[in-house]
Amino acid sequence: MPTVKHILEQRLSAQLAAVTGVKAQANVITASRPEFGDYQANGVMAVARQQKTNPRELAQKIVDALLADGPDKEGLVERYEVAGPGFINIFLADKWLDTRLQQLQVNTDALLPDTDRPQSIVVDYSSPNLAKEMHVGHLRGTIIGDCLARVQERLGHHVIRQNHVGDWGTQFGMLITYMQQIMVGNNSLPTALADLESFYRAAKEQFDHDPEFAERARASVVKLQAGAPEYTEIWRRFIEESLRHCEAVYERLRITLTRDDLRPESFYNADLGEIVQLLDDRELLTVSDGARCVFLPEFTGKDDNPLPVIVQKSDGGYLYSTTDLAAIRFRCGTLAADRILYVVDVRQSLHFQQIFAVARRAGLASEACALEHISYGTMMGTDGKPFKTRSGGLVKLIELLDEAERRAFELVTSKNPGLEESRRRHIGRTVGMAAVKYADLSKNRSSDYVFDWSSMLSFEGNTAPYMLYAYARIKSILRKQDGMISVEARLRITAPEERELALKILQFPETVELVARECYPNHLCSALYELAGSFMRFYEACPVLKAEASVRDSRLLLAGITAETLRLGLELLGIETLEQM
RNA sequence: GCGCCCGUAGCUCAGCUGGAUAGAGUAACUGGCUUCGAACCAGUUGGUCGGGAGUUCGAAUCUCUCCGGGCGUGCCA
Repeated sequence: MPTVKHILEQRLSAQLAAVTGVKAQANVITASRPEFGDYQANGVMAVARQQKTNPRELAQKIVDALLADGPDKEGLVERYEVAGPGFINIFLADKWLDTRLQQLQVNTDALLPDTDRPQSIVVDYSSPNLAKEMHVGHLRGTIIGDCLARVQERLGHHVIRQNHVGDWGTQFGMLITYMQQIMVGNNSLPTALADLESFYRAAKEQFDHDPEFAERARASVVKLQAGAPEYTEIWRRFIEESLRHCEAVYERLRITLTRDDLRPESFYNADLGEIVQLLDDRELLTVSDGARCVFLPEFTGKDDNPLPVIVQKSDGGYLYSTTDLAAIRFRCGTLAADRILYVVDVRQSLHFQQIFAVARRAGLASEACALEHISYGTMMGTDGKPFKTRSGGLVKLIELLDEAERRAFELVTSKNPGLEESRRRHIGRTVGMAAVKYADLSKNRSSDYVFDWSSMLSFEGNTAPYMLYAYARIKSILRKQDGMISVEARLRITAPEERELALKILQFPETVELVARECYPNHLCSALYELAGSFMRFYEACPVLKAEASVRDSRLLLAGITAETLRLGLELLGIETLEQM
């Protein structure tokens, strides 16, 4: 089903074109204030200026044309109003809202916008470095990427998740060498790796202070990359242990990544030489200071000097640019992607601009495949500076999750002491994870933000528990109504609070569409927050169970659809709902 | 040096392609639980949208400039 906005945009744009003779957007948006109706068209004024006519008169002509077109067969619009300098304010008919909601009752798929053509969409996200444990800085990419993957998937696209984990960098030589030492000492490997962070630190410590060790470490990298079995075997064990750390985090956060989605850097190892060769064949390669580079005229660095994409170092080693080019080829070719979303920190935007440009130039990515860097801002420490490994200020992700669960459990215990402990544990887990995820998703992804325990672990106001609470309240009502509702229950809006709520539900698909297109999950968060807020006001103002039978039935239906919308929206965010909390 | 991003209420942040009187949360204060769950609702206080100029019917949004901050900028990823 097309969204309300679509219908209106189409209808008004058509009349705008018919009246003025030019093709233009009516530019329909949700009304900025209630007195301006439900939607407003802003596009008339721009056209009027173009045509040097009076915008109000033009707006009136369009309204007249809309009305002259005969009665609104669908009964969607109650009335149009010309206002201000030339706005057209649109008031929807209550009856139409009634029937549309009634349809949603039987077909909740209409809560999602239509998808014209299903695409294959690759979503590259999370991609932690396996040498270290995940810290709070890894939260954003993982959560945002997972949300976007869920959204695209629910819209019917073929989503291919790619977890491009770092398992092939130079530091693995150091880690392998350190592991070999431990195993000679006959120490238990899993114990040593239980805390990856201190394992890494210990290895780094020795690397920095023991030249003989450092020498062996460097030799190990070469052996590993050459495929020496005794090195690849120990490397595999290390990777396996590290993955367990990641998976523990994924499971708790309900991240949908699985082993099948792993496409580590090492996966592309065998392709790297080929990529360089291919660039050479296309005459894109230049040797500069011994390194093999691609220079593109649109990228310049200091003093307007051309800026290279280095694909092979002077010592013969490959770089992440090379790997990324191999990955693009794989995704566009083998995976046949129509669209690739790279959910990666904003600091890599120049890197991706270059990689995308080289990939196009070299024919590794066809023009038909959209390449998008879905960048997100840096998470800062409380000092206002980006987290740095060596600053020591980072919090392990697992510690944040533990703390969130602990606080949520305490809260549910104080609010609802009668519940048995296993229930409270489950609620604590769900609420804790929901709060952490929502705190991140609700912010505009492109802005940097300061990591702060209290906002991350807040359970009041514009937080996930607010939505969960609204949902639980509805479920509580629905449990109590048991058997009251009649089979011929009809939905009918009377109170203003009902209307506001109904409209928010009907606008939900418009938001999902926006999120799928622009990849900003915070829009979904605010839509859900407004929806939950509308429900809370409805709840205060409109008694359900105590209302007269037909009103009660109508309100039960409305509450039920609200719950379905909340559940769907939270699911798209990757947040699990609770019947009780 | 050059490029990109940011500066909005005490604090944390929204503001989708330029739209009408810039919004939430939080903090502070006030009112509301014998009535469907008070993790809630209603209200008050709080703003030269960093400064200035320009574009136009209209600018937090676009352009220029200045101030302040962040990031990036050939062999790490």
